[in-house]
Amino acid sequence: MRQRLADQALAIYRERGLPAVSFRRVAEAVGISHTLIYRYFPDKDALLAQARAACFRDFEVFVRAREADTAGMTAHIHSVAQAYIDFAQQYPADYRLMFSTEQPPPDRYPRLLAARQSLFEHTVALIDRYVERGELRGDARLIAHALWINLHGLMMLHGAQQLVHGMTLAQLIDPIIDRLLTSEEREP
Amino acid sequence: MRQRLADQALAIYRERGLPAVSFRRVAEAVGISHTLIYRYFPDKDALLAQARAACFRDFEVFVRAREADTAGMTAHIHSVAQAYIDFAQQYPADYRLMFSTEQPPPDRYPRLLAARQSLFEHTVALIDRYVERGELRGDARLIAHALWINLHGLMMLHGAQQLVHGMTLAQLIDPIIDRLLTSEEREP
DNA sequence: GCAATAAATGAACAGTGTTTAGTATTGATC
DNA sequence: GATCAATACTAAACACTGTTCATTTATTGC
Repeated sequence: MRQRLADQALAIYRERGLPAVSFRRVAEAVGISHTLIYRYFPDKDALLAQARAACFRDFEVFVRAREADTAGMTAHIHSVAQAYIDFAQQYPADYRLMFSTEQPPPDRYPRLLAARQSLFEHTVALIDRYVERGELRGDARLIAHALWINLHGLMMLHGAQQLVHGMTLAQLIDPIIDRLLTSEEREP
Repeated sequence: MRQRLADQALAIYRERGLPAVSFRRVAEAVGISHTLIYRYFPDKDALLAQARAACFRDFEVFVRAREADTAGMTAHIHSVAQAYIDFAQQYPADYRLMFSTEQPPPDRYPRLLAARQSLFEHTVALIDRYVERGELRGDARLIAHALWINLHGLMMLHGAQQLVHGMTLAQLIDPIIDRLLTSEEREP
């Protein structure tokens, strides 16, 4: 039931934006009284946190399904980056919700924290594989950070319509990743 | 008067968060009736857009005041990056508001667009100076993009409390910038 | 002084998150 | 099967929101 409510909240958010996500609308769509939601969530923030967590889980499933881990390190990491970009473009509302700057401190919602962490740790693990094999130098966690930093920063500029014309997101991010993977020195 | 209203809205936002920014509260703080705001702004989004624009102007003043343009290219660009980080940490609310994912399409608010663009163009210009001098290879706009991408992505991960412990933001961003400035090939 | 215009207000509307009191409905025990 | 406690669920109400509109107050131009 918690999940049904969160799913419905996400559906409304996708179609009509954040202001339209109200307890009354969500409850009506699910077929219950709007005050009953308080049996499942302490407040609206908690409902949205659950929706966010669901987004992160979908995000991870999406990335895992698209990563090409049989064509070597470079192709592998590029495919993960491309999956990240594809998700953000295919599900812009989900992406906005996940990375909204107006959410309460995430440590109040362990499920959300866990879902996001799981996605990030997956990235760390896949990079660490190549570090352990000796194909990549540096700290896997730092490299994963750099990757996320660039991907999220790129999507933010893209969302703000501030990117130079005539270049695809892949054309912008690919050389950045290449630089990330080939530079010898990573620590100051 | 428009500015007074926007400033007051920002002040309330800083102290009490977005849900507390209501026409009634802003109007009371300024000393007018809440419906009078509609003489100056068509709706709440417009009021917030004006507040955002003010933030971007403050941001630019802040960065310009702190950039060290006499100590060579590397020091100069690092100082700009540090100013960016310092502003985001000193005025976290302003930063959240400026880069909120829940704002209406920015092209509806030319003043906001201009303020943000002015800040970005300043970054492009300062990089272009070194490109023209031959100290830096590549397209100034692309390099400025890469800089912003990294800075904003860093602050996002920082805000989400997802950064590795024991490292300052400068320790994370400095090597990234160094790589950005020293790599020979920037185009694919 | 007076009409016309602008500035400012108060009441009202539909909608919000949340609280509280109250009603069904279940499930276990006698 | 009847009784009772616990649970699921609801309706009413509260304080608040953005927005609209009719009305009043102030300020001009003559």
